[in-house]
Amino acid sequence: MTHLKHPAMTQALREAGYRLTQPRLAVLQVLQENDAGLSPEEIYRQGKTLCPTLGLVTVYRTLDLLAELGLARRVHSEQHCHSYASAGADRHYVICQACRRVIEFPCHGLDDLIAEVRQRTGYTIVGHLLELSGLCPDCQARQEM
Amino acid sequence: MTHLKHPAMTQALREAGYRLTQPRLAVLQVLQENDAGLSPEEIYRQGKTLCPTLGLVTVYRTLDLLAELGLARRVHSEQHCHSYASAGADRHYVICQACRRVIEFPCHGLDDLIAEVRQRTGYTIVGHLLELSGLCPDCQARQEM
DNA sequence: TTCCTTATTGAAAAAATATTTCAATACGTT
DNA sequence: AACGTATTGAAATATTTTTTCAATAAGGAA
Repeated sequence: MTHLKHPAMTQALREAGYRLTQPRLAVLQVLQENDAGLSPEEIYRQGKTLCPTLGLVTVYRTLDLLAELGLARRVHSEQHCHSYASAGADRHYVICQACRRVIEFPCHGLDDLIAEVRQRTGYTIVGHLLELSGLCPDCQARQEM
Repeated sequence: MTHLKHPAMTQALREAGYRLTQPRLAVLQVLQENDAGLSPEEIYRQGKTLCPTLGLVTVYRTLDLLAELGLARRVHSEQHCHSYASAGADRHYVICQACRRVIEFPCHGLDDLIAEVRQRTGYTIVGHLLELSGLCPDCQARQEM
């Protein structure tokens, strides 16, 4: 763990009164280095290269903590339910109901909707996940046979 | 299981070459009677009142099958990862990162975006899940203290 | 209807995933 | 450098999901 690329995050941890430990730094760094949502298991595996003593239990605990502080957020990928991503990592994808193929798409046009929700509910919105589901071209063709 | 309220679904099962069994009918009916996403466990519990011999294993298998046929879809509720809902049940909610409180909101303005995605990807879109995450008013206030 | 074939089922066992407990450790303050 | 305490990892436990397999029941044929 030579270079910290997340000074803002580490500071937020400190300011909330938590200690800045090697395991926590490792988890933070792994999240930062990955765009996609990662399962606790994957984070554990990658994290061990940064902090060899890291335990899976600590990964679970740290993810809970980071999510509570808004530094990470839970992402519901199709394979792994308890996946996490660095905060602010929005995701938009279509998943085929039949073959599970996933395609990401650029997302615009959500801003108005988000503004409206903020107004109606009073929530501050910091991230989103938009999962569309349907049938991919291949499976459409297959169904018509 | 006196009244079948899902003739279209049962027919789709038959047409795909699957048998129309009591356990499958029970799962279908439970899904139809509930708007929210249900965990396999809950479906199992409710399904037993319709088909007393129903087993949890069969619930898992049936959900897989229905999802593959597009008759049900997986819904990623925060508490239960493997939740399922009747097909076409869209969901829109904001979840507070700190206290996990969930509020649903009516969703409009997604149609344009969906049309664009259909055009770009060729996918037929039949449902969606939009999860916004942020901080609820209470937790915002608490953080400012 | 009754018989037959075979997909489907439920129970048990196994595997995978998540949580709790607790003594040992390491963070940050003094 | 030494101390108090939050944090850790390992083991044990609990929960959730998948696999295996003999018994059952769905649906076509007679």
